Amino acid sequence: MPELPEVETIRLQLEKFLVGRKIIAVEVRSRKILADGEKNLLGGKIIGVRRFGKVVVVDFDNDYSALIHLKLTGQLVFQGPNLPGKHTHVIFSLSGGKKLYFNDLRKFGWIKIVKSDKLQVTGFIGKLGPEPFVGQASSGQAPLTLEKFREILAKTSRSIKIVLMDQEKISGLGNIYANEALWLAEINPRRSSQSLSLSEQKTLFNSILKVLKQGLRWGGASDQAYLQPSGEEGKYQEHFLVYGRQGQICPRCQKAKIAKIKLGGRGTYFCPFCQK
DNA sequence: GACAACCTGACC
DNA sequence: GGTCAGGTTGTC
Repeated sequence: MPELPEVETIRLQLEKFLVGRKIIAVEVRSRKILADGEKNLLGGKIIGVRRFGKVVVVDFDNDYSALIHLKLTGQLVFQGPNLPGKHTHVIFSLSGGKKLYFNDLRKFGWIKIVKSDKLQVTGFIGKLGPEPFVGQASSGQAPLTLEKFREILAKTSRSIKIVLMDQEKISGLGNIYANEALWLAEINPRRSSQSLSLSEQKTLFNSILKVLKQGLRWGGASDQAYLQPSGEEGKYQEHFLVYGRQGQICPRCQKAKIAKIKLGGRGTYFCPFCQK
């Protein structure tokens, strides 16, 4: 799923929906998704919803937090057709008669219940790199500065797209936004990270911020399973300029068709003419 | 680095 | 039947 703009869209809606409510019951239909610990949430009141890269963190007043990763096809919804459905794996019953559903077609996602004070020193979240965003008061991650970005890129000869998607280097970017940002910056995704000039580093940094803001503005990209918690689809997929457009003329230079290759096992789209 | 694995469904 | 899919991890 869900890359930073999708998860931030989810966070914003969940914050409004969840804060102030108590957990009445948790029904776990799949232990693959939520192994244990949900009893610690019973009676707890939700005091905030944060995001670390692509992870949603729901904080409770009893010092526990729920970490949620949606991977490719996870959904956190409180509205929508056919709830619960075939792919509903966890149901949170809340005060006020409301419910929150965790759906995941491919079952790659997970929910972990941890002590709030252990959040940043254990497991997945502790390894995340800074994230490229501005003005995100409720993000838990440190903001990525241009200086830090340049430092990260200079340290490795791996291809630039692989580096952008490495959550331990930079958190939040996934396949769609990495492709879009590189296209916008006119940089070939196969280029060695450390080969970028200062001006290319700056352009790429700004392009990343730009595509993430666009994604957020359109409520994320509902290309496959992604839904907002309200049950609505995001609209950013209607604004892709390179992702999924193989064979179509480049919308910028109009001189070549968008190519598709594999890089790090992921579909990679670029214009062979204007992405140098 | 490339690849398979984790899963299910859509599409060719 | 084969390939592909907003992610991450582990194995050559």
